[in-house]
This record gives sequence, C-alpha cells and structure tokens, in this order.
Amino acid sequence: MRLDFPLVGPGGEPIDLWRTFVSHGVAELPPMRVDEEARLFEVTVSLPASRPRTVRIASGRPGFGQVTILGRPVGARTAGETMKAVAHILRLDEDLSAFYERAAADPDLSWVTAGAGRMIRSQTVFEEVVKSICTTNCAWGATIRMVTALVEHLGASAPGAPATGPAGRAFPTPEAMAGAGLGFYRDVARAGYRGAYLLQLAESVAEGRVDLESLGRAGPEEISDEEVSARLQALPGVGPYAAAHTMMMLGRYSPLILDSWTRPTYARLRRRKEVKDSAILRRFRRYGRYAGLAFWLFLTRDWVEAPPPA
DNA sequence: CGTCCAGGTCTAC
DNA sequence: GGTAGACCTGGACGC
Repeated sequence: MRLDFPLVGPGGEPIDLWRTFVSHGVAELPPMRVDEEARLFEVTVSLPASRPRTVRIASGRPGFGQVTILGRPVGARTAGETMKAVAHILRLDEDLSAFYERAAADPDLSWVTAGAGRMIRSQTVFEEVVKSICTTNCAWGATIRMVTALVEHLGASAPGAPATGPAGRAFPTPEAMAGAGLGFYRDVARAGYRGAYLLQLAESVAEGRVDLESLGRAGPEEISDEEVSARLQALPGVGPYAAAHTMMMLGRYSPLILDSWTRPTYARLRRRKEVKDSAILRRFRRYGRYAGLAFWLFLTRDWVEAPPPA
C-alpha cells in the first residue's frame, strides 16, 4: 500500500526529506535503515493493535513524500496507525518556522531554511534513551553492534520478516528488554558495563517505576528543559552527553551536544585548533530554545551535498 | 604485543 | 562543586 504526504511543515515551511533521513546517525541503527543508493529510508514500526510493519519512505510526486507499507496489504485502521508513526518519526508535525526566521538572519545557517532541521526520531523515548546509552564511550561500530543485537534478538517481527537478522523487526519493548538476562547483554549484545544500565532501565520502565514517554509528550510549559535534563540524568548510564543527545531527539533543543566528536568538528569548521565550550555556547545563544539544533546543523551541513548549480 | 581511546558515566574523594 | 580512576569492548596505533 502506498500513501502520499505533503512536504510542508505546520508553519508552511519546506521539508527536505533526504536531509531528514540523514539528519543523524540514528537513522542507520535498527529498526531504521538508510539506502543511500536508492535514496530511501526504511523503518519497522510497532503498532498498537497489530504486529509491527516495515515501511519504505521516499520522495514521491513533486512536493510529496511517499510511504509504502511492505508485506501483505493492511486495513484502513492499520494504515492510519502506520502513517501516524511515520509522521512522528519524520517529525512532520513540528513547526520549524520560528527557528527558520532566526536562521535566515545568520549567514552560516541561512541554508537550513530550505528544509533542514527535522531530526529523525524514534518511536518512543525509551528507544532514544537506550540508543543514547549505546553511543557512550565507544566507537560507532560498537553502537551498531549493540543496537542491532537488541532488535534482532528481542524485537517483534513484522509479517514477512526474515527468520534471522535485524531486518523487519521493531525495537524491543521495555518488557522484552527486561526479560533478557544480564548474560544476553554481556555475551550477545557485548554491551560491557552498559549491560547493567540497560537492564536496570528496562526493568524500571517495564515495572512502571519510571515514565519516560510523558517526557516526550509534555511541552516546555509543563516540564522545563532543565527538569527534563535532570530526570534523564537520573537514569542509569545517562550523563550530560546522553541527556543532551536524548533531548535533541525529543525536540528539546536548548542544550548543545558537546562531546569528543562535536567539539573538534566545530573547531575544524571554524578553522581553529580548539574552541572552548563557553565560546560555542555564546555563538549559538542567539538561537534560544533552538541553540542545540542550530549547533547540530552547523556541524552536519556537509552530510548532504550541496545541490549542483542550476 | 601493550597502550590508547572512541559521539561518557559513576564513584569516591 | 570539581576532579581523578575505573569501566566493557574492539579497532587503531606504536614499539
């Protein structure tokens, strides 16, 4: 089944679909996949009333994106739920026009107004936190290994999914992750010391002691960015970096992600050997609640090649 | 082969 | 409140 959706945000701002697909490395982590060659994005989504489904998203007729639901045909109900999940993941409901107004006045970032800044997002806050923990203190390859193992061995499969491998599987529920023993995290995911963090996190969410999803739903007037940051950092294995990373995925852009990749990358782009955190913060202070997003886009501009001159 | 460290965090001073 | 050291893993380096 195929469904079209307009590439226009709530504020009338344009949406650059490809830039969204490669907005962040999480798009390369199961249950997501980016196909650079075919210029498409796939993700297996969990659905409330049925088995997971894998969807393929690509550009469609001019001005539209197109969603293809793979596997056997779906009914109207499932199609609707799937599209809702896609809209969430692509952040189609987010109004970026206020951010674009500020970026337009900044020569280094005016390019974003063509449709950048929609950070691809996971279905749940739980999934964001787990992935963030899996990026800490390790190389990217290790992050892929850990997340792939979680999805492959603990995720529910969509109809028609291959018997083995991560393809066609949704991200595991907290219950599924809580049910895996510490041995799984050590020997299969090879998560090292993070295994205990992941298990603890999954248990506390599965047992209802921690409510992560409300952090995703609440607006800044209900729960401040500072409060969200504090609650995230209260979780096992989540410190300043992982909290800032998770918050960007929640659309809480006030904190900047300052880590061993962003710092040198910023310095390189500014043609400096080193730049102090305070100087970086000052540079992006003008963006207010969008500071972290502005910083991220500044760093990742070259992730998408500039369009050829007309 | 040992050492370092990668998109950090926790604990103990 | 600020700062060393330890911590799993595995790939990149220097010897």
